[in-house]
Amino acid sequence: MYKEIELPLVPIIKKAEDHGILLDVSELKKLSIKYHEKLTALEKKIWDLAGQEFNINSHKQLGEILFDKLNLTAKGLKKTAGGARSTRESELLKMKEGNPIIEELLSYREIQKLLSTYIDTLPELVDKEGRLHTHLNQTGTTTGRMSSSEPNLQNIPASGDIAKEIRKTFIAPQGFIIAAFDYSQIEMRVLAWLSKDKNLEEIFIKGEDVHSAVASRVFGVAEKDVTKEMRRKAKVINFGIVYGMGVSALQKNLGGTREEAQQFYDNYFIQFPKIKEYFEKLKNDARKNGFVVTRFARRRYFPMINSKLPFIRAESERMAVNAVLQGTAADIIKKGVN
DNA sequence: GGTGGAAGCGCC
DNA sequence: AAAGGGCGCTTCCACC
Repeated sequence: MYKEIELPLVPIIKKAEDHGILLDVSELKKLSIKYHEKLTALEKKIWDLAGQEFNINSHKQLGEILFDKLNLTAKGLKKTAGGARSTRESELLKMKEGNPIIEELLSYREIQKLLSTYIDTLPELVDKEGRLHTHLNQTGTTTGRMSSSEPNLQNIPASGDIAKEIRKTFIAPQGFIIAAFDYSQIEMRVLAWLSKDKNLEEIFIKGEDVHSAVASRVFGVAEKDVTKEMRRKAKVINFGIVYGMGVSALQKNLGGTREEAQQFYDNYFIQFPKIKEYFEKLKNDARKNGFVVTRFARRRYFPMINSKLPFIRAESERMAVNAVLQGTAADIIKKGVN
């Protein structure tokens, strides 16, 4: 692991960091002006709807406005970990019918986030040549993935109109182009590889769209009869499986009843029986050894795996399953760079 | 003035 | 009560 995968990566990372990437700072300045104007307009609208001025960025003040002054409620509203009434997006959406302020708040949040994290911040981090030098952290994550900081270039917005405008400001100098190389569905492919599930292997060997193909199997319809909704649900469970999701989380993401979610979940493992077996094997490894290993022998320990508390145990089991899939994918990517 | 936790949210 | 993994950054706020 160390000698064959990590060590050879060191000079490559160093080179990439030193080289950096060119940023179109003047374009970012234009975006900044444009979106600060929008933000100011939204702020005014929100203050009007609230009947007073307040700091929209303050969760505390926003909660007082929404819950105490405007008396907004909805069924199933969540508290934060600290016990406060949550104002996060999923909860605001539940109150959407109650007041037009919600929609404005969601727009405000989106723009505020993109301005403060990217549009206004990236230009401060470029060198004299206009290039950005992120730190590529080789160690530090528990799974073996790399991370990026100052700035984090791994969470540049990817979808949405404003996101596209931001991505366009990453440019190549005259005479060069930017090329991107990426693995498609790497964690699902790793799952097929390691579990040796014939049905999942077949999907990738045939080069099918994995979400549509899984939908076709789980819903028992021909691939051409897979609806958008079926594909969406299959996508939710595919991602969820990689994260060790249970029935509750599945239901929350799919909507619908507990029974529907349970049936969907059961049916998934009937269609892909070796996946179920493989997950059981990994959990047993973790319980027996206190750690699991990736395909290339990266190790992660789970000190709480034999806890008496079922919830703590389940959490370690999810992490163990995910660590192998995510970690093996990380190994492959690092080998690819080498 | 600096620090660290909480909340929230961007990405894979 | 909560119940999907892994990150890093910004803001607010309490605290020293």
